[in-house]
Formats: sequence, structure tokens, C-alpha cells
Amino acid sequence: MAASPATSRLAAPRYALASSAKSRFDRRLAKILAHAVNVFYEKGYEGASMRDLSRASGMSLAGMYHYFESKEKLLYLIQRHTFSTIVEQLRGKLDSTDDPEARIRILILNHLEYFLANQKAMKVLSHEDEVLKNGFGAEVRSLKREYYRICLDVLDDFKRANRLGFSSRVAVLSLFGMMNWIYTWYNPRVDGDAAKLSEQMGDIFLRGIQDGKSVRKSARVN
Amino acid sequence: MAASPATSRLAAPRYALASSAKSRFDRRLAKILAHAVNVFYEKGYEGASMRDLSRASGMSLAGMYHYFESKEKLLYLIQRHTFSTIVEQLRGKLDSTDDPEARIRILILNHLEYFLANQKAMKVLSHEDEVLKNGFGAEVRSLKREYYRICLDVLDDFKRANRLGFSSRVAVLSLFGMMNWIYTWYNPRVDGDAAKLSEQMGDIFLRGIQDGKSVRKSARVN
Amino acid sequence: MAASPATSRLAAPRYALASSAKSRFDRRLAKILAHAVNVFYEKGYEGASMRDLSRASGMSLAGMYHYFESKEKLLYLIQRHTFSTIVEQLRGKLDSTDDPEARIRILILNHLEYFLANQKAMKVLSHEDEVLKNGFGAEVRSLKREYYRICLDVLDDFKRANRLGFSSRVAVLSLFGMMNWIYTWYNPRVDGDAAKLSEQMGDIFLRGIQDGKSVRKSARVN
Amino acid sequence: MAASPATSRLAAPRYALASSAKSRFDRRLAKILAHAVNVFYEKGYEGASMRDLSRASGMSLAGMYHYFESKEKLLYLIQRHTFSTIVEQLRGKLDSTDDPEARIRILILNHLEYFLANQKAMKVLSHEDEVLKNGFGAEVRSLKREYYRICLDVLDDFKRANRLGFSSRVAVLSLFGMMNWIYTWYNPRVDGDAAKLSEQMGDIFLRGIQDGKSVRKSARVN
DNA sequence: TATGAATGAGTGTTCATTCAT
DNA sequence: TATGAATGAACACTCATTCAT
Repeated sequence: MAASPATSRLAAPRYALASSAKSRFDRRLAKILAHAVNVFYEKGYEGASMRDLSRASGMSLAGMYHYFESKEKLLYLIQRHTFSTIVEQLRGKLDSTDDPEARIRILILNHLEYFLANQKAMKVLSHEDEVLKNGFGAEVRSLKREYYRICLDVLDDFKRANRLGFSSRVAVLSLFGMMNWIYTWYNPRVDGDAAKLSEQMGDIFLRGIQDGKSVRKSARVN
Repeated sequence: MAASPATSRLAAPRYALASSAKSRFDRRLAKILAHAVNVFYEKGYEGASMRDLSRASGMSLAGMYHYFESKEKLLYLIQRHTFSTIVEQLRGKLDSTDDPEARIRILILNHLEYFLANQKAMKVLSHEDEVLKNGFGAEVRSLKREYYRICLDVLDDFKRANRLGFSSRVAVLSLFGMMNWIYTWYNPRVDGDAAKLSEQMGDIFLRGIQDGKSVRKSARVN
Repeated sequence: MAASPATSRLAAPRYALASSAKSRFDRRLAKILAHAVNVFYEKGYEGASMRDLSRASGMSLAGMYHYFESKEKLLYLIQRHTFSTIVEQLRGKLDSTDDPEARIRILILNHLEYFLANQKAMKVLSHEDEVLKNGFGAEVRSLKREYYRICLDVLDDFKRANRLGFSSRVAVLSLFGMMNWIYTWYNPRVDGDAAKLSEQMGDIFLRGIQDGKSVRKSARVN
Repeated sequence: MAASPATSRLAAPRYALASSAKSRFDRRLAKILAHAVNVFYEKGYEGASMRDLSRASGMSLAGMYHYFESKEKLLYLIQRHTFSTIVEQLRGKLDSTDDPEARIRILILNHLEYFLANQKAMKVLSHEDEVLKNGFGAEVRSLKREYYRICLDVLDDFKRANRLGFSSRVAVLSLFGMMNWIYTWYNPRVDGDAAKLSEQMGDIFLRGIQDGKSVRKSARVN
């Protein structure tokens, strides 16, 4: 698998879907990936057949295999591209400030902006979380861990700066939950754009992780 | 569908998985459903074949169809049971108090307790959200709306009691996200039990939806 | 098969569908056969499932097997009953006259009357001609040969009496064709009853097998 | 259905089984259809499985679906081809003369010649009359009506020319019955070829529909 | 570069039938 | 007498994939 022509061509994976793709091969490939995202979004990975994918991209079934050696690889390319792009963009934006709270705001805004702009890819990313096995899965999981790590660090900075006591793990994972769940309910007309949503979620989250006498212990159940 | 034995027997659907099932048919059925939950949990609905399900429950492939008229119906029964149980339990517990904050705590604890105790069913519930079509789907979606409605009311009460200004919709949906996402990361040894987790999430969420000068507007991005 | 209880009960087969059936068993059996005729008529033998048949007769699937040891036997009973009844009735009516032409008229009227009165059974008889194999098939085929023989004799009598030269085989088989084909087109409102139809077909057939200068040899092709 | 390769290739349907087929696809397709006719002839449409058909044509089960999108479509192609060929040939031959009686002779000879030369296809055509549903069925039924219409017109011409009073409907349908029934009894050694048979049937039918004092009303029954 | 042709393995579902009760 | 429960084999059809061209 490692050295097949198709693979070596894809050595720069994060550009697979991007407009900076150079060769005709890469451009074609990116187009197919874009169509595949739509199909996976609508039918799920298991529910989508190679025939569906070929139909959607207007390429023959056999032709698909010039660009991807398997359906699994296709999902992998989508997930890898999506993840590395979001991580890359986050990295760039985080450089703009050292303020811990601002960095959390950046984190949330970046995630939601990307999420809403690439809703379908993000659903495929989060919904088809476990289907990739072995090599492909490991690589995507490592990207995911990297993203998680960055966010955890951002939170830890905030915690340290404000001498707070919450669990960063639970906090960051809860934040991811809040944000990743939106593909099940988001409605642009009702919920506004990424800026509005990230302000609301940011408010909830930031207040939530700070101390405040507002939380009456007496109200706790059990 | 009207008068098939399997259907007529299931007139009291919410007991399908419960221990109060009476007849031998119902007991068998519940056992098969329990096995099916495991298989769906591991392979997803599309990825699980009827042969997988039959193997897991130790019944012949054809025999399965004595209990369920289709794979889709099987998923439906699981989802309906899971949803109606969680709603029913929540209703019972909410009756114990009128305190708005306590009721939110109850909501969170109930969800997480049920979630962790029935982790697999809950994943199947939330992950296989869109696969049910037409009648089955409509029924499950209505259960879901009912649950959503209850939670929204609980939040609205709190908002009114405390004269707060957040969006109940975004708040309740964010809360669901936080809670439903845990199937992707929960580790009992690291994260403790439902009580601990719901305390942490409750703290974050309750502080999050209350006013507080803690959130510096200046830190807001964009 | 020969001595199973079900079989021995059916020793007097031609009464299986008739009202003269005595025992409760036979009456039940006749009812099931009547329903089965409907189902075979509509779906064909292969297309009808035992479940269809059980549903139609209101008896459980397993219950059917108390009355018939197999689906094939069921078809056999229907065909045997139908055939022996039509033969029996024909025999009775032919006794009323020795006039060769009248006997042909009787033959046609008997066939069409029975056909239209038992249209469904007759379709099952003629359409599911070849599905019965081995023993069952042999028996029905022998009944059929018997019927054919009677008709052939009637025709031969007419031929001898009128010193005609047509092929009795082709004539009788053509007549059967004319008559048996009606299940594909008969419409009571358009085509009238058996008397009317048998008069028309009788006219065509009887003129057809008699000599007449009407047929211009010159019009013959090839 | 619209743009599948199999469909678009079959735009000129009446050549599907014919030797004038050009492309390799069409030739393969015609071969498969020819094998399918044999299998349907022997087992009936319902009784023949796709596995039987695949075995008969020496192609893998899955491979069959490259040529036909369904078993039903396969039957449809056979029926359409058979019907349109017989209609087409009849049209050609009827052009050769205006003599009403000769045209009836032509009709019979054409039908029987085609029937005997394509006995299996004709049995499949007439025996599997009702299995095609919806679109496919409608198309074949329209072809059938067309054929019926032509024959009815031929008979009406004869009737008018000879001032006869029979029902054309019953006459043409009886004729079809005579002719279509032969698949149940035809034996080439006993019954001779199409020419011989069509002469005999033509004699019976033509005399039959003409007036003649030969038919004694007194012999009529009932 | 791209595809038509082809396939083994698998899909969900139904089949006629059996058997303990 | 009658049935619920159960099954092995088969059903039509689709799957991801390969390969000659």
C-alpha cells in the first residue's frame, strides 16, 4: 500500500481537498473527495456504496480506483484533510494572542467556523469516528489526539492563570461535545452564524469553568 | 403489519426490554434485543448484518424473523424502549422537587446515570439517529421531541426564576451535546461514575448559564 | 405418504371440495382447498406461499399441515377434484342422447359451464399443468387423458356418422384450446354466459369440422 | 432506469434477441436472453431462479446484473422482443394481399410458424402473461393489444366482405386459443409442421366462421 | 487515463417444512 | 386438533473490488 502510485501522489495529504492542488490528478481527486463527502454525509460510510460515490462524482466505478485504492482510503483522506486543516488553522490563529481567555474564544470560534463552513465533512469526521481500522485509523486518531492536546493546553493555561480547579479533561471533552453535537440540530435561520453561536457557547463555557458563588451546593442531587 | 403475532404481542412496547416482561415470547424478544444492542454498538446499524445479530443471540437467521419483521423494526424497538425509559424515569424524578436548579441537576444526573448504565443502547440511540425512516422514524423523533420539550421547560423555569437572558434552545442543545458525546471518551477509571460526572458537568453548565462579571467582553474575538 | 392419516382420510378424493363431505375434517379441508384455489388463481402455484394460503384460510401455518402433507399435495387435490368432477358431470350428461352433434354441443356446454362456474379452479388446472411431478402428476395426467379420450370418442362418432375427414386429434385439441383460453379474456358483461358462449364456439367448431365448399383452396397460402 | 448502461444500450429493443445485434454487449445480452428463454420455458418465471439463469448462460450471478437490472426486466425483454417480432412479421406478410380469406390464412400461418419456430419463447409469452407489473407490463400489454387489433381488423374485413354475422371478438379470441394452446400438446412427429397445422386450423376456423346449413339448430342443447 | 465487464462474497428476507406441546 | 417456535436452504439483489483494454 505504502508505495503504490496513488499513494505516493498523495504524499501531501492536507492539500487533497484544497484549491492549491497542482496536478490534474490532484484536482480530479479533490473533486471526487468533495462529492464523496456529500454522499458520506447523507448515507453514512457503511450506507454509501462505491456506486453511489461514482455516480455522485460522475466518474466510472472502475475509474474511482485510479484515485483511491479502497473505499476506506477515501474516508481516510477526507478525515485526514479535514482534521489537519482545522488543526493548522487553529495553530495559526492561536499565535495571535497570549491571553488565555481569548485563546479559548479563538478555539471555539475556529471550531465552529470550520464546522459550519464544512458541516458535511465535520459530520463525516465525527460520525464515522471508529470505522477506520489499523494504519488509517491510527493516523487519524493521532491527528485527533494532537488537536485534543492543543485544546487541553489552552485550557490548562487558562486554569493556571486564573487558579481554577476544574478538570481540564472533562471541560475540554464537554466543550467538544457541545460543539460537535451541533450537526444534529443546527439551523442557520434560527441559530445564526458561527460568530453568534461561538459567542453563546463561549459564554456558557467560560463562565462554566470559572468559580462563582452562583452555584448553590444545596441544589445538588443525590 | 397490523395483526402479525410479533406486532400484536408488543402492544406494550416499553416493556420490551424490561425485566417485567411476562410471556416467554417477550422474554426471548428482550434477550435478542439485548444482544442486538451489543452488535449495533460495535458495528453500527448498517455495519451489523442480520447474520451477526443472529449469531450473537444464538438464534437461527430465519428464527429472528419470528420476533422482528425487519432489521429496521429491531432498531426501532431498541430506540423506542431506550427513549421512553429515560423519559419516564426523568418524569418520575422531576416530581420530587420544584426547585429550578435542583431540577436541572436531576435532569443531568438522570441522563448520565442512564447513559452510563446503558451506554451501548445510548450510543445506538444517538449515533443511529437518522436511519429510521417513515413511521418508525416519526415515532422515535416524537419521543425525542418530547424529551427535548421537557428539558427546555426545566431550563425555562430556571431562566425565569433567575431572570436570566440566555437562549434556552442553545443551552439545552449544548447540554445534550456535552452529555451525549461522552460515549466517545468516557473511561470509568479516569472519569468516575455518573454522580461525579454529572456534578462536574452540572457545575459547568449551571455557572455557564448564569450571569457573571467573570466573562470579560474584551477577550472576545472577531 | 401412502398410508399417512391425512391421506387415508382423503381416500374419496372427488368429494374433497364437494358439499357432500361428511366429517368435520373433510369440511375443514374443503374450505381450505377453496381458499387455496383463490390464492393459486391470483399468484400462481410457485408465487403463492404457504403463508399466503394459511392467511387466506384463517388457519395457522402449521395447522395446514394437518390437512395436507405438502403444498404440492394441495395442488394435486385441487386438480384431481376439478378434473374428476368435470369428467363425472360430462359422463352423466352424455348419457342423455346418442345424437353425435348434440353430444359435441353437450361437451362444449359442459366444459364452458363448469369453466365459468369454477373459473379460478379451471385456471389453476390449466395454468399449473406441469408443476405436479411423479405420482401426483401421473394421476392428474391420467385423469386428463381420460377426459381427452372421452372427447376424442365423441368427435370420432360425429366424424363417422357424417363421413368427415378431419383429424380428430387436431380438432379436439383445438377445441380445448378455444375453451381453455377463455380465462385470459372472458368478461361476463361483454361475452355473456356459458350458454351463449358455448353456442358461439359450438357453431364455429361444428361448422369448422364439417365439409363445405366455402373454403376456397385458392386462398391458401404457401 | 433512465441512464443505466444496460438501458441506454437497449434503445433499439427489437434487436435484442436478433442476429442483427451489433455490439459485443448486445451479442452477449442476446445469448443470455436465449438461455433464459429455455429456463423460463422449463421452470416458469417464478420457478426459475437467477441462479438457474446464470448457470444456464455460463455467467456469474452478479455478472447477469451487468446486462439486466432485474429478473423482471429480463422477462420483459424476452416478451417485448417476441411480441414485436411476430407483429412486425405479420405486418410484412399481410401487405402481400388484399384477399380477406388469404389474409386470415396468412395470420394463422404466421402465428403458427413463429410459434413452432420459437416454441419456448411463445410459451413464455403466453404462459407468463400476468407476471409483469406496472411499466413493463403496460408496454407488453400494449403490444398485445396491437396484435389483437390487427387480427380483429383482418377478421372484420372478412366478415364485411362475406356479409357474415359472427362476433369478431369471440372468433379472434377463439382462434388465439386454438393456436396458443398448442404448446401443451404439439408433437412434430404426430402433428406435422406449421404449414400442415395451419391448414387444418385454418380450415376449421374459416369454415367455422362462415354460414352454412350444416349446423342443425335442433342439435343444440340447453 | 479511464472504463466496461465480470466476480465471490455477502445483503436482508422468505421459503416449505418440522416438532414439541 | 391445532399452533408457536424454529430452521436450513434458497431467494433476488448489491457489495467492494479486479482486470483487460
